[in-house]
Amino acid sequence: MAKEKRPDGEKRAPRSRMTAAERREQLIQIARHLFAERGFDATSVEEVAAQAKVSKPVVYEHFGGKEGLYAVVIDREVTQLLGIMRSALSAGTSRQLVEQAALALLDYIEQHPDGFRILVRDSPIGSQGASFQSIIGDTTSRVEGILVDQFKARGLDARTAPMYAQMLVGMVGTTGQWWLTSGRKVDRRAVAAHIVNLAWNGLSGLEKRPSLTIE
Amino acid sequence: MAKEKRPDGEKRAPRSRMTAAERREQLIQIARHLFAERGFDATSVEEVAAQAKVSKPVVYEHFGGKEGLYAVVIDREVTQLLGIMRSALSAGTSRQLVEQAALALLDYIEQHPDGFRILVRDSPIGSQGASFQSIIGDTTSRVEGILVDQFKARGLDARTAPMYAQMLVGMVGTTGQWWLTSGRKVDRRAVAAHIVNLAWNGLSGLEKRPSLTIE
DNA sequence: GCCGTAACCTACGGTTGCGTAGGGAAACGC
DNA sequence: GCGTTTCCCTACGCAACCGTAGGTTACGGC
Repeated sequence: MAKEKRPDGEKRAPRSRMTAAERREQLIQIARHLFAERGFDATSVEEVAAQAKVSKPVVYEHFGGKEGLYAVVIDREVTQLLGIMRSALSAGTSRQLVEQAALALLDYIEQHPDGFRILVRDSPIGSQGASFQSIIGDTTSRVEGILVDQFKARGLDARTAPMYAQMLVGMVGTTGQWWLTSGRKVDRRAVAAHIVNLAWNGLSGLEKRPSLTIE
Repeated sequence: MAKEKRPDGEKRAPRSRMTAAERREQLIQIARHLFAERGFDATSVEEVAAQAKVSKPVVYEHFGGKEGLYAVVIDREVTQLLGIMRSALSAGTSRQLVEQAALALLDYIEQHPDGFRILVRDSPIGSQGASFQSIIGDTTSRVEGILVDQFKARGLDARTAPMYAQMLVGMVGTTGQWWLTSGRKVDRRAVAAHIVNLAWNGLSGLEKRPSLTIE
């Protein structure tokens, strides 16, 4: 039986000899950063271990291997982003949904830049990358559902809804990527406002000073 | 001096022993296909050689190495797509420009699916992938220039033009990707029409039966 | 102060894949 | 035929990394 060591009251040694849970957490952080920067293939287990000032077998002890480590990192991010997007798309007028979704993604990007980079890169582990595709897929499905209702109510062809869902998700996603890459200089809400401006009004009807209606 | 062998009138042996130029071309085709499917890292020189029924040193003779081969493949695609996008964005009303750009990209995708996949994947060779980023960059700059003019004429803040350029390019690009991935079941012009519908009219003013004004 | 256990280490085997050395054989000119 | 060029091959060196075997050291309980 593994007795929980140092569960609460602690005396942290300056370095080394961490609890299993602590070490595990540290390795995940380091791995996330490296995977984000270099991608799956170009990241070596030894490098992760080195940055943790630890030797390779430690990593194997915790995660069974490189893929195990990667899987844990991915799983956390997928769960998070998926939850965020789901709740952003759960209620509101259609205009509000667009605003909420854009804001939610930008928020996630701001708080988890490494995670987002990994998800976007999405190195396929088996045959096809299931992680980001699954988020995109899930999110797109939700958007699709929303659009189908709207389309029906407005007399548009509901069969084309998937395509529009794809366009919206793609637009928001890549804009988020651009925003991240360009150093997040522009204000988050401003970016969201412009996204909504284009998505909602189109090029022909862009507002001069777009603003969000929520928050 | 290399005398041009078999420049025109030929007798093709059923297999092997090609001209240098022929072999080179064949290797490029094969490499493009493999790079598109597996990406840069996961593609081995030996595999390229094997598919050409040739041994590894032949590849090195022609391209100096894996990166050399990759560079040639990339360069061709970049040149092509860049030319296409440039001419699509060279003249017309702003509405026409959107239509032309969307159609042009979809056309390229249809005719060079492998090339597009590679460009999208864009495995960075040195530090940062310069190839696709350079196309995106170039295209986005052009779109940007067009938008700046439009924005000024319509009293919008020209400083936000880059952001809108990014959104448009991202939207068209990812929709193209989706279209490619989903087997290109929908008609090319129909996809373009819907892209334009969203980009031009926005969600609030979608047309019921969108159509293109050109070609 | 001793013992068990949890955390960690050094060292190695094995695979993969890049790039090269040096030689062989088909095609072409004469 | 016979040399020369051109195209192609087998065989190897070498480095990077994954994953594992087996031993070592700190820490906490008693």
